[in-house]
Amino acid sequence: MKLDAKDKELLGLLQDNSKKTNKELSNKLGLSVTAVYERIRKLERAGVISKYVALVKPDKVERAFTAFCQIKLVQHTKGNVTQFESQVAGLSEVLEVYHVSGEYDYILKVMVKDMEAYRYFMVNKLTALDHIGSTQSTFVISPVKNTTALSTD
Amino acid sequence: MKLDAKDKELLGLLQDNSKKTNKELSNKLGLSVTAVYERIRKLERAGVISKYVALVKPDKVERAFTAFCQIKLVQHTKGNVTQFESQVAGLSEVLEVYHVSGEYDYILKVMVKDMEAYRYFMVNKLTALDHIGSTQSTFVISPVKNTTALSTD
DNA sequence: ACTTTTTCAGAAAAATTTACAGATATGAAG
DNA sequence: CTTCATATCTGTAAATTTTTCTGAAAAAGT
Repeated sequence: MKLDAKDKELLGLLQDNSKKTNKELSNKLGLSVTAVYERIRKLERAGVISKYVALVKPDKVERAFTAFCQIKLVQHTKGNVTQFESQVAGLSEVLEVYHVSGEYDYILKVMVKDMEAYRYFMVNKLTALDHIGSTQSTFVISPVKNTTALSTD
Repeated sequence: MKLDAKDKELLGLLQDNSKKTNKELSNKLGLSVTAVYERIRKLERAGVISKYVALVKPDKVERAFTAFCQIKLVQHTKGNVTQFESQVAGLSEVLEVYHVSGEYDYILKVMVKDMEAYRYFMVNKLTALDHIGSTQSTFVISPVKNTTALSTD
């Protein structure tokens, strides 16, 4: 799908606040309400907009502690990889999992209540998984920037 | 603010799809439409829900290439830190920035079109910033899991 | 220049959100 | 255990928004 300037502006606005009404959007874009409506529908149908979500403040739900956990597998058979990925994706503390290049095989973004909860997570959840070789944890001292909005330039 | 079981269920539903109507939510929760409405308002006012956003598929806007970039500063004066954080937060390719423990000072999540665009970003944007000592890049081979939803257990 | 297709605007209908009034539950204090 | 105060709930009605519909304007292709 080809995006014109209005589509991109619309995506920028909706990535920042998806609760804006079509009327508000129509004012900012200089289009009618219906034109905005149709464009949004098209972006949704084309899969450009994948979903709409509410974002929750981590400290309000006891998830203010963030760590990045790098993992090496013992052996990279197809079965091992598939099984590990499926298991780790099932852990609610793990928000993001990436198979990566470099010394380690995976990077995980983990959010829990505090360091004690992280220790518990490592001991009882993560290292309980199969095929894990070694791990290395990096702790977030302070989040500087955290956005879900992709630039559309 | 104290969250009861219904609040937590509501947060789970809205973190998965914020476009659900209050009527749909009221069915799932076994509450009236107004009760759902009031609970959501309260969660918003208390700051538990920070914002509502549209999520965009990276490959649809030429941002399918993800890298983690670790950075060391040359010297950690307060001025340097503040200036670097402000500058790096201003880069649209950089979705997340964390001040972290360990060998490196910062971890960045960077999303661009491809490796060529990443090279361009590193040479012309990132290393153009002040106070950067060394960097190390880790490339995402495949994203395994990526959610914005925090567990409310 | 003509046709086809896409995009747009405005009005009307449908659905949803929001405000309101009163009932029910919950918790603290006597 | 009762009473008061506070919270939360339900159902209705009003306000707002979304969605549909019709036709005009613009854009693209032949």
